[in-house]
Amino acid sequence: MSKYTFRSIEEKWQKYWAENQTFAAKNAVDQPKFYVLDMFPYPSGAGLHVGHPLGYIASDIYARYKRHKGFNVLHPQGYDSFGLPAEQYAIQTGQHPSKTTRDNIARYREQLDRMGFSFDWAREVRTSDPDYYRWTQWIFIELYNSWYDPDLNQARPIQALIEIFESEGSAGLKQTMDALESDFDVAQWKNFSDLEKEAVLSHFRLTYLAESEVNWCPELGTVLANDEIVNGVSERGGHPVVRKKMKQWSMRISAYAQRLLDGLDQLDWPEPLKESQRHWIGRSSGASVCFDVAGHSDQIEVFTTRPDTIFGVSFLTLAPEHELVSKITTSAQAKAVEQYVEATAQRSERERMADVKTISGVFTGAHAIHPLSGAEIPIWIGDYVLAGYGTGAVMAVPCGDQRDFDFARHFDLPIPNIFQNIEVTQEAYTLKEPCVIDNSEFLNDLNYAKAFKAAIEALEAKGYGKGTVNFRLRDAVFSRQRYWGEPFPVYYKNGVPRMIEFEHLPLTLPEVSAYLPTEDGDPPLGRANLWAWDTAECKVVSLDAVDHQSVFPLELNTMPGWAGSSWYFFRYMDPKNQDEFAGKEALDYWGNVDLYIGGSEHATGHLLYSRFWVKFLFDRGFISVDEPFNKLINQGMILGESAFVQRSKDGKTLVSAACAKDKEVQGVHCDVSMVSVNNELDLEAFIAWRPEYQNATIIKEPDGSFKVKREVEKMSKSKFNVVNPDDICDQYGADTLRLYEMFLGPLEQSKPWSTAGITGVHGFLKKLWKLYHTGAQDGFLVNDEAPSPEALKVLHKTIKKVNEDIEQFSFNTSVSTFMIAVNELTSLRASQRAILEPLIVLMAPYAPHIAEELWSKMGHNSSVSGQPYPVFEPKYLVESSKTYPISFNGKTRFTLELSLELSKDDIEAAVMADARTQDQLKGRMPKKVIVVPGKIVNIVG
RNA sequence: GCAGAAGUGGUGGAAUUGGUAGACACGCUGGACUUAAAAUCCAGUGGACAGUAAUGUCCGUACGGGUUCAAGUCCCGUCUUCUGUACCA
Repeated sequence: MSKYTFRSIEEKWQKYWAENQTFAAKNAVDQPKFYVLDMFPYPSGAGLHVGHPLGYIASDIYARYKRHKGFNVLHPQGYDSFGLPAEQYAIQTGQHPSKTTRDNIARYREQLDRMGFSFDWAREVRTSDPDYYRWTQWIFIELYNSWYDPDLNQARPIQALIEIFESEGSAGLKQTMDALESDFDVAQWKNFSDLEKEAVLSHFRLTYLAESEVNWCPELGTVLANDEIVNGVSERGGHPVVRKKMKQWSMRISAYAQRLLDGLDQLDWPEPLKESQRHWIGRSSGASVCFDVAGHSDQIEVFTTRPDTIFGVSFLTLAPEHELVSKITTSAQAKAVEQYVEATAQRSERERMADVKTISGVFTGAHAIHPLSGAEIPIWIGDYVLAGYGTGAVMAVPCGDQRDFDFARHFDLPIPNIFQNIEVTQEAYTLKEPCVIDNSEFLNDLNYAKAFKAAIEALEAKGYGKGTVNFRLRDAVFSRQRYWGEPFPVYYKNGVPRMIEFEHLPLTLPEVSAYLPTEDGDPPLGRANLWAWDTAECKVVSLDAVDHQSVFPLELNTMPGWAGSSWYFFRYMDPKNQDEFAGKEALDYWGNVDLYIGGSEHATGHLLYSRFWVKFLFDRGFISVDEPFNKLINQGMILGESAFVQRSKDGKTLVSAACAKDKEVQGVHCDVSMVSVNNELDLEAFIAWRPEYQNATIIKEPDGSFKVKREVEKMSKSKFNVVNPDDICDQYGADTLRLYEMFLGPLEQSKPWSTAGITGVHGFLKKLWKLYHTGAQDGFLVNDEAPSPEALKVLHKTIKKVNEDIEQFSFNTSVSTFMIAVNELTSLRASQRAILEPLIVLMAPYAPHIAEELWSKMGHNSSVSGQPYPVFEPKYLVESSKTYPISFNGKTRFTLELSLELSKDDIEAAVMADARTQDQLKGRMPKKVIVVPGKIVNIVG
């Protein structure tokens, strides 16, 4: 009997696929397209562990399935090879990031190839490749040369805005939050200097240079975007983050807030993911209200979602960073205010968040005038007001907002009640309904909705406010004080940023003497010998040449990691194009990604930025789709099962897990490779690895074994619980790995990796192999006889189920379906071509190597890939009769064999005619007979 | 605090979307083959009770109620666990 030699089979077919370009996608053919994409990996130094391929296997199954279904499938892969970790790794190992990145990619590729993925490698992209980032730089320039027209609700060339200024000035423009300080007319515009004009335009450009409060991470030596900060510390490394004012490039994603929100409704994405984007965009409607400051010409603008409570305002609170703080503070309060502002500035974001319960603040001494009642109300400063949200100032309504209430209580400020019949002495009443307004002049006796409207109308009439919509979404900081990223195609002429003409791109990364940024944020590119732009020669020259008339300094920052990943899915469509980021024909043919698989951790980063860039490229007519990813699936994370050796506190005793119950012990990570499936530790190996336990006392189980404690954690090198897919491929083969990862459970669910059940899946493949070799000595026995009805039934049952499973992405159940099919066909001794050939095609997406081998043994000399998917024929499943359970009052009494051809009434009649029914009824008349055809008959007596 | 998802044997997980709960696999038990082990194959495996047995009856999908001839599935309440998010005015 021929043996299932998976190693040679897998090697053979991987080679075959590579040589024959089996999975090359064709551009613009007369065939329906399907684009299946994985979130491309970050080639880290650690290589892949078994968790990484989960999504790749799922997408590969789907891609292969779609090929069988007659689609022209684009299923590419590449590398997100710019960014912080690659650089950190380079700093640690003292090598050039381009070298470590290349090495890491080579390792990744080797691992990926072993798993038999059907990627079209001819289309590979790398974000750190100059041929690629040339186009990232191009998009940056296009963004710079565009503005968002709120009238047309789309991005347009900046030239159109300049023409408006030249012909009618600024007065006619609808403004957003980032308004101009004052309007200007045509004559004024013409008199502006270049610097002044640029200052005006920078309020409109979709990427702009601005002095802004940023999240500065001293440890990493760079600024971070909001989505790169988790719980007040950096996502990478967990370092503290402080706020700092710096001149930075920003992306005006806020211009797209409403469209990014609206677009979500059309997408087939998991609801939790959409929710988290909605929350991140954070639309809230309310009113902006202006308060005059007594004795000053300045106004304080606040945003509120509760204009209906405007008569409940008893003070204003400004964020400590608010620009008017120093201006309006009275001399008597100056010292206290200064101290308070200083103290808050020194606290890191994390401290501020950790300590939300402590109420702090200080009085400015100034007063504001209530726009409707005319009352004087004190202006306070408090750090519960965030500079980054709304206007950085709030109108405090202590009776209607708990934070305002707490602040008022703490500083003994008045808490006027404006709600009828509601007690607000203990806590604020924060509900909108049910409540009726009181003590509020013309708002009295109105409910929330009516008062909301009336208050806004009154404010608008007086010119002190208007109804507005506020978004939480901030513009994204786009500069990083880092080396390993895309250089900005920007030089500075008299302090004004200028774009390098496109034909001179890419602007490639220069060599530098050290990659590490300085702690106060001087970027590594400042160390480059050659980093100035010669506008005459159109090339990079030495900074020493800056005196020369045509030479100007280049931007020293680089772009963030998400720059390259925001558009890579388009480059796969036409990766070699030198004239465009992708050709129009390719873009129109492939459209957008039909199926995108990746982790949910990118909800507010990559997945939001990509949508922003795609909408921009759409507005400017470069592409014809305005959303990048139609359907998205978040694969769950595969967790590691860490192993802990229990030891006494002093480290002198090692205790086996089951004996450690009532002893005081602590767990020490040990490498999972030293632990067997039943949790038994290879003590010798452990002590060789950790010699400090050489002389430790060892307490074993009564049976002499030493057991470890297991715990589920994230898979990571530092937890010694990493399982390498290479090892699984060596031991069981890639097909087993693929099937097993799918078999583990639903794709979207997180689950721990356990090798325990893998033998079941491996055994199944052996059985499958055997099925095709029945009877013959060494050979393959497949005959051309007519298949039995039973075998046909098994086949078509399987076709139907597997088809349904794939379409619903429940790959785990189709693996079970295959197991059942093979078991049944084995016991039927089915060896007919008409059964076994379709079965191969059915299995090919899941276990492609063994499928190819069996397919070729069938006598075919082409790949099984793309062979027509077997068609389900219902006639093979039709049974001549079915056994119905007959139940009385819901309890099954007996079963009855009935023909399927019978109608509902016929079944009922047949049941009633049966002697056993009559016996059960004992002469009574049934109240009701319920018949569900094909399922059940219930008689209610 | 808010939002979302989930809770089924010893374990991972099925259940045609309201129709015979526990498919399939792991593990475990017993058996076959073997000097032995591994591998392989066969049988059993939710619980309780009755029976020599085939089998039968009852209880069972976190907990408490409800709708229905019929509920793991739908509705109400409670508890628990994950996963986001958090002074958002």
